[in-house]
Amino acid sequence: MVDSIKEAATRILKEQGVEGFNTNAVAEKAGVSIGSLYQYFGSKEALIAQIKREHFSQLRLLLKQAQESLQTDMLSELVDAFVNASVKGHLIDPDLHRVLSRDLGGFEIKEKDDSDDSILVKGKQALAAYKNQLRHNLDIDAAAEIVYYLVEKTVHDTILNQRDPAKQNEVIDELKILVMTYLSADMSE
Amino acid sequence: MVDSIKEAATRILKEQGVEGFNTNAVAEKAGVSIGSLYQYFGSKEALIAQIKREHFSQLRLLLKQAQESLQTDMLSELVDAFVNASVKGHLIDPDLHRVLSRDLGGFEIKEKDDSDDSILVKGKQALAAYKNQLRHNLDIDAAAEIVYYLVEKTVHDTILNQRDPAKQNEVIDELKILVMTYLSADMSE
Amino acid sequence: MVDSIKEAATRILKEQGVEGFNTNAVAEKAGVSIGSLYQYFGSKEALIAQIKREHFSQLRLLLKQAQESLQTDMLSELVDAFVNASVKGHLIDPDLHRVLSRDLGGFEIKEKDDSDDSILVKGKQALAAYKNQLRHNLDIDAAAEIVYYLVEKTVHDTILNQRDPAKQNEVIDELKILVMTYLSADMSE
Amino acid sequence: MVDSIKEAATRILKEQGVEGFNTNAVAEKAGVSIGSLYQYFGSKEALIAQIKREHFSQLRLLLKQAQESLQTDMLSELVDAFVNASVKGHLIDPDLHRVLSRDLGGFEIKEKDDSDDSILVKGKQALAAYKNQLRHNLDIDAAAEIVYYLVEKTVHDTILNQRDPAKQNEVIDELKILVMTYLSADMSE
DNA sequence: AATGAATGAGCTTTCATTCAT
DNA sequence: TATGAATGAAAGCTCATTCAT
Repeated sequence: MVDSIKEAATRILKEQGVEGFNTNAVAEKAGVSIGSLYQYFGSKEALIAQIKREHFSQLRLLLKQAQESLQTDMLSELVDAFVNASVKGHLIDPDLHRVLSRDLGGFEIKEKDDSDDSILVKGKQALAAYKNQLRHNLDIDAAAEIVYYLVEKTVHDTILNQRDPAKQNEVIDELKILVMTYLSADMSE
Repeated sequence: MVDSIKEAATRILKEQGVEGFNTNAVAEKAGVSIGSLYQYFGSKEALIAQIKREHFSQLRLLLKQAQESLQTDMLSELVDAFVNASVKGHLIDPDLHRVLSRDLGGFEIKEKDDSDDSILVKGKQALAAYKNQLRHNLDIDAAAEIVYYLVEKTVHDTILNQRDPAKQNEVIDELKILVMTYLSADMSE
Repeated sequence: MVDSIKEAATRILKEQGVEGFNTNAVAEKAGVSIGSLYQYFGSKEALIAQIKREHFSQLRLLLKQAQESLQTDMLSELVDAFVNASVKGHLIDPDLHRVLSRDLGGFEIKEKDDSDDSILVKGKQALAAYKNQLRHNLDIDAAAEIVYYLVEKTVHDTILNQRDPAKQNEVIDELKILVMTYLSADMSE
Repeated sequence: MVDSIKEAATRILKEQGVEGFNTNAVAEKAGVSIGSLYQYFGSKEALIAQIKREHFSQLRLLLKQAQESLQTDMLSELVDAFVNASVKGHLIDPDLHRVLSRDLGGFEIKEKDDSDDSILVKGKQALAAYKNQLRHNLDIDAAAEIVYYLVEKTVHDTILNQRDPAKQNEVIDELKILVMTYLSADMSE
């Protein structure tokens, strides 16, 4: 029952956006009474927040796995793995991702930041391990941060707005180059 | 009258977000009857779209002016001018910008893409003019595109979410380096 | 329109009590849209409070008029006038009075107390004017207060619960005697 | 089980009033399933009525006991005992009493009147036994009735609304005098 | 007997939009 | 043109009650 509600809610979210999302419609589509919906999700907001939470959990899990499973001493492979994981994450459910990222000022979930942070912390550690391949005057913490958001934003835009898969790959490849260039190029020479 | 409506709508949008935005409130704040509002703006959506259109027009104008007024043959100055123009654009009205960028799935405006494109086209031309300073294996069109979104996203996030001005400048400076590195560094060596 | 809403609300209140009272029913009975009801009365509570306020205003007006129009130096006539005014007040609309007095813990109206007080203050002054006919050891302020509530409660119960008019008059007459006895009898002898 | 339901219902009634009273909350607070609640109490109304019935039973029991245990030929002691019993009754559970007396138009209990009557009948008999101490022109039946309601209302108001115990006693004492004056004073002289 | 998940009628309130003046 | 009273669809949520287990 909880699952059928979340499924229906997800579909409506994808098809109608937050504007078209209402608890009565969700209950009906789930074949469940409105009362049951409120038994499991205390409010409309709670339902959306739950879906958002779970979606972003999956996304973060991919990033974490990519970092953890990496056995290499090549910086370029770290960058590759990270970008690929981000792409994979945005392909889980692009339509849902679009809605959840776009319209939801009011449905913030607290855990997100924490997990973002934990991802970032691990990212900084990972990056530090490749210190000798990094541009020597690079501020590793700042760089990790800027790369994190840069990859997220670019992948997001590309996957969600660029329909042509060939062009998608092109941008993704260019993005990897950009990140590598930024991290490793030595501008002091 | 049209102006007072737009002014009131803008203020409510900034203060209450789209959730708190309703035509009756706008009309009242504008000191205008609700009937008159509907005489000039056929629907709630039309009113928001108009405000969105005008705001982004200003932003694009700044980018265009930056490009046109530039009299230099240094790539770094082009990058500087472009990033600075973007920052300036996000500072026109950050609160409004936040709302207009975030919550408005339902209020898409068609012209935006066109104008984005025209900016992009001009950007590609501008970039091409500095060909000799660019990385020789650079795909200029793809690069222009990636830089355009990269700058937009990074500036957006920094201006709207980073309250500390010192940190803002830091990120903006790092961004310029990143872009320059990407466009000009020669990785073949 | 405001009047038709109040009228419908009053009828429903009398016929169904607060339990059966709902804004949709009121709007329908008034032949008015639910939106209009909320234009004039910000909430269900506000509507009930307004009806309560007006009803008790009438009641208090009767008491005030009885006091003011009295031209006599007989204590018994003061008592008579006061009790009669209270009876008259409870006969304005007994069914409405029953509902408004009974179920409305949540719909308190602030003015009521003030006016109750002003009635009491005038009552104390009025009583003081008959000092020579009062029991000499009587605490006039306390007596006014106790008589005020005593009359109110007894009249209330009698008018609302005693269907037989003959018995009603009997109790009312007995009440006047009781009050007179209390105010004037000299127990020191 | 029945007891734990009634206990929980009583607490909720006192703490939240009838507005906050709902069967699900009662069942949960009682640590009992909602189904069981409906096994023992056919409806929400039945549950409240039962609580009301039992509370007023206790109150009436006190009055009855006061009458029955009285061994005196002094009218003033009868009055004393009756008023004291009423006060005691209102002190059983003032908060519950307030709610049960105030908001419950829809939850009338038929037995109440009967028992009220039986109290009244006994009261009239008791009063008749003191005939020689009563005002000679007193209509005993009417007097018993008026005194019964008068005491009930005054005690009720005093106990529930007057927080200052000293003032409470003052009013209670004044009430006894009032009743005695009314019953015994001879106005024909 | 006891459970409690499930139901759904029903209630309050909002707000985009219309239209007679 | 301008007004704003009036509309009513639509949405969020509650809670008394049922019934399969």
